[in-house]
Amino acid sequence: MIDPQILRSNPDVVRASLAARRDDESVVDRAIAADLARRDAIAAFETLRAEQNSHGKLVAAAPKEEKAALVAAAQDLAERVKAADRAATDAGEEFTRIAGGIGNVIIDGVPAGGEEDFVTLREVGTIPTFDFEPRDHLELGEMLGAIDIARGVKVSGSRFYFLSGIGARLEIALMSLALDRALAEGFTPLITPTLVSPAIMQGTGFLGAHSDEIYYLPEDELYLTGTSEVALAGFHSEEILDLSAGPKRYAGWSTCYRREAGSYGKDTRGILRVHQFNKLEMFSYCAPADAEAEHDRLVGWQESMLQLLGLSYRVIDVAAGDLGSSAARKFDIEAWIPTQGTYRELTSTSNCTTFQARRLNIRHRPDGGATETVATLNGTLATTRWLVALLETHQNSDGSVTIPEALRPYLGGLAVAEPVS
RNA sequence: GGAGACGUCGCAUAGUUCGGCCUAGUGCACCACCCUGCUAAGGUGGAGUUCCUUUUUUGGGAACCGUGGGUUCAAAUCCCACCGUCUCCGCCA
Repeated sequence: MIDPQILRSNPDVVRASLAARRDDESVVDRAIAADLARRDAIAAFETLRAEQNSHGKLVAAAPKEEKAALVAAAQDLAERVKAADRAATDAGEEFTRIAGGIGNVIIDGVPAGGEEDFVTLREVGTIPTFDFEPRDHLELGEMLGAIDIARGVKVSGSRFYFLSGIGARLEIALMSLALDRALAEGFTPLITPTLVSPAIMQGTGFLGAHSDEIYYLPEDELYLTGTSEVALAGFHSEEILDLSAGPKRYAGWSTCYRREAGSYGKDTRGILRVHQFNKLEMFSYCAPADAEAEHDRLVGWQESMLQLLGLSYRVIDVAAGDLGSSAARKFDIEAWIPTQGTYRELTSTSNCTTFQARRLNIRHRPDGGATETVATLNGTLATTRWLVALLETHQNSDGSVTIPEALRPYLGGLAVAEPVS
């Protein structure tokens, strides 16, 4: 939810943000009108209510013989109070409906435009070259006995898979490495619920334009989360946090579920785009003034993971139109995938400023003063998809894969994963 | 799944019988000040959240007693539904 204060005091900033997102700017005027109507309705109700309250005291104090007359006089007032209350509630809902459609105000410097309009901030690492024809991750995965698509499809349908043997071990190693890195930075680890209530799903902003991406269990009124961000954001909902010691950081370990609706025919080979995967997610609650610096810190930790794994990557500043409604800025890190000859997204880190926390009602109390909505940020530290880049980047001509040093301690010292005959 | 009890301003509790004297009392913890060599104790005062408002400052008003409805001139209090917690039983392990 956008800050109504910004809407009132600085509508042009909101308009510029909407323009950069290629969204309809006219919603700003409608939201401002709805905000005015809402405040008028509240004021009207409160005046009547105050009148009713003081009248109620008269009735209570009046001698018996006068009560009947006073009660009769109050009946009309009660009727008007009820109507005004309803009007105020309706006006409030109308404002929420309109303002709720406005995406977060982007941060200065975010490129305008759509998916193709990102800006590359930096490219890091040497793009790997091979003196043989490199195999793609699925071919390697099958040679190593690491990935079994056929049986995944047999059991659950398309875009499902088994990780087996070294594949399963690699994923656990990757997640464990990420967790240890997070712990070293002071993150609190959380294993999160992956089924959440509609209120939390709504609050985190996932029931908007992309709600068809989400699995829903109508019998139980629960959503399967596509990322632990949902549970991590809900973790402190309706709370006032103590941020005097700095940001509160959590590392959420969970399985993630995505319907991948509308991506038929896209990335159908291998495990690049699947319905279920595991992810270690960083989540940070911090003071709004610290949010941009925290965003850079999250990217830094992501980059250090990719460097440890010997992957070549680029960091991009995602364009406004591709941000999603909650994010004010988003950096993606894309790793080089040799057989595709291109970079593919491995991480995404968003600064949601106060947008998400306002809906979830998460605040803190700077310097013991008035409460202030916190900023929330999230970012990937490891996912199943990383195996794609890992296998392809470190493959050898015989189909074996060299394990990056950083992962070896988690694999009993294994240096090379060999094909199974 | 069945039966029962409960949900109050950070924590603990009073208030619900019988609606109005509840702008929710008390204790603990908290903050400021006072007092007494120090500490402990004691005294005085303060303190919740959200919203509205032409409050310059000191303001004014409204809402919030798990959530949402209802009855009523008036609801923490009465009625209904839902959510949650606890106890017992059943079921599963």
